Amino acid sequence: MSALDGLEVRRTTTAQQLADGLSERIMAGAFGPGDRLRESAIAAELGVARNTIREAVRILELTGLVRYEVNRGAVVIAPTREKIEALYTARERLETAALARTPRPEQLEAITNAFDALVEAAENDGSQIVDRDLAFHQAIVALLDSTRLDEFFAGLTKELRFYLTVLSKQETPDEVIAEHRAILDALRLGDRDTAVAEIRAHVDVSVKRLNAMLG
Amino acid sequence: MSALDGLEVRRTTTAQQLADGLSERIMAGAFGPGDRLRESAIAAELGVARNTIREAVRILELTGLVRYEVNRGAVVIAPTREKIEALYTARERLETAALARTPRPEQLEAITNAFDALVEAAENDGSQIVDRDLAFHQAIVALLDSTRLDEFFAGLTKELRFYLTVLSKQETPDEVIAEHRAILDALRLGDRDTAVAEIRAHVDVSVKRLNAMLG
DNA sequence: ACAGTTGAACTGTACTACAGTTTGGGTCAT
DNA sequence: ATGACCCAAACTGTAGTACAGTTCAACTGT
Repeated sequence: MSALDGLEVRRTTTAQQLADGLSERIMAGAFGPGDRLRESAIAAELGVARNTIREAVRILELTGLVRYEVNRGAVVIAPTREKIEALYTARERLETAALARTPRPEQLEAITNAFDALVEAAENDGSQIVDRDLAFHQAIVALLDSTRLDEFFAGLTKELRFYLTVLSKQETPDEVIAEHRAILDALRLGDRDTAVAEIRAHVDVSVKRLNAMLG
Repeated sequence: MSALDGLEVRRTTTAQQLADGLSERIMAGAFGPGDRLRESAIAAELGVARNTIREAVRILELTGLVRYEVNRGAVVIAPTREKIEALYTARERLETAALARTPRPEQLEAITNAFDALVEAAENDGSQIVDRDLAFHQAIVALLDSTRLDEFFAGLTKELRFYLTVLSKQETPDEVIAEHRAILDALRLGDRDTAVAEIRAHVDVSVKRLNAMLG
């Protein structure tokens, strides 16, 4: 710990700040899926130039929350059955691969902590359940020891987090905890096959629940 | 097959075309790693406005070939030991996971075809070896049946392809073919453990070769 | 009901401008 | 020479204006 820890010059651009801010708003549901981000309106409201907004939105595109359509500008992504299934398939493959590995002690501890945090959220602050849930799975993927895959998974998570918000999916604490405990227990016992089976079941249930919400 | 298959209006923007063009040039080595993409120069040379170039470069950023540094603009990514190792680690995890699955007949055929194409390139057109090599591995990852992972892997491949270019790595046809044949044979025989071991060895050798080139 | 027309709103692109930052020399003292 | 310091040129980040082409929804006539 240096005496200068945390000291950092404000090295960021207006466009980057705008991108961050917009990302937050979109994640919070201020823009619904399929909504267009109208440049002039946003520029005027925030008191910046239109090209700056344009750049901010291009940065946003990096995170996958919006995509560009020619002559229509930036559009907030919308969940479809196919997209959600593709998302969960990727998750399932990664988590399955992760569980095939032998956890190091500190990794097992990280997963355990994530689980405890999830339980705590379920008991006290329901609004945090989804985030804790996703953090638990991120900890599982971390077993792969690959920063690139961690980042990729974080991207999937961000997208999924958004879908869950706009579909206003409410998780029922008891079920969620039971499912995750099963995974953790199997992992602790070194029972890979069971852990993998539990993940598969977990993903399967999730995607079915979401599909049902899409009508 | 509809009667209108392949018919598509030319729906693209100037910025997108510029991004594609720049990507090509960078991949071809016109800009070396660490080089800055100077906006005014490019804009003047191509006869477009600077903000259009800026947008093109932001699009380029999506593919990971360049990254932005504040007040320095877009910089072509440079290979480092850490980056290359992270890249290969991700590859190894994905391909290992893929080989753990049972290939469907058409998947096995696709992999076989990719291998044949690689052999053909090794015998006739050496310049295509790297591309065919990477295509072979892409076919393996396709075993995972996940479009999202396919796309992610394609991104890794693009990045790696660039590193190989700038490091002007030349592959020795015989070794390359032998290594890949070992993987394919194991896969055909349904011998997963051997296939996985071969992939690991293959990746290990590759990353060591590259590390050596980085000094 | 429906095809066609029209106009407002918006995107894609160009051009200009300027403050702040980086950079590659020079200069100067050591 | 070496290093500290300074300066001007080059460049980025951002603002602002302009306009052609596209989209979209409302209006019109049939």
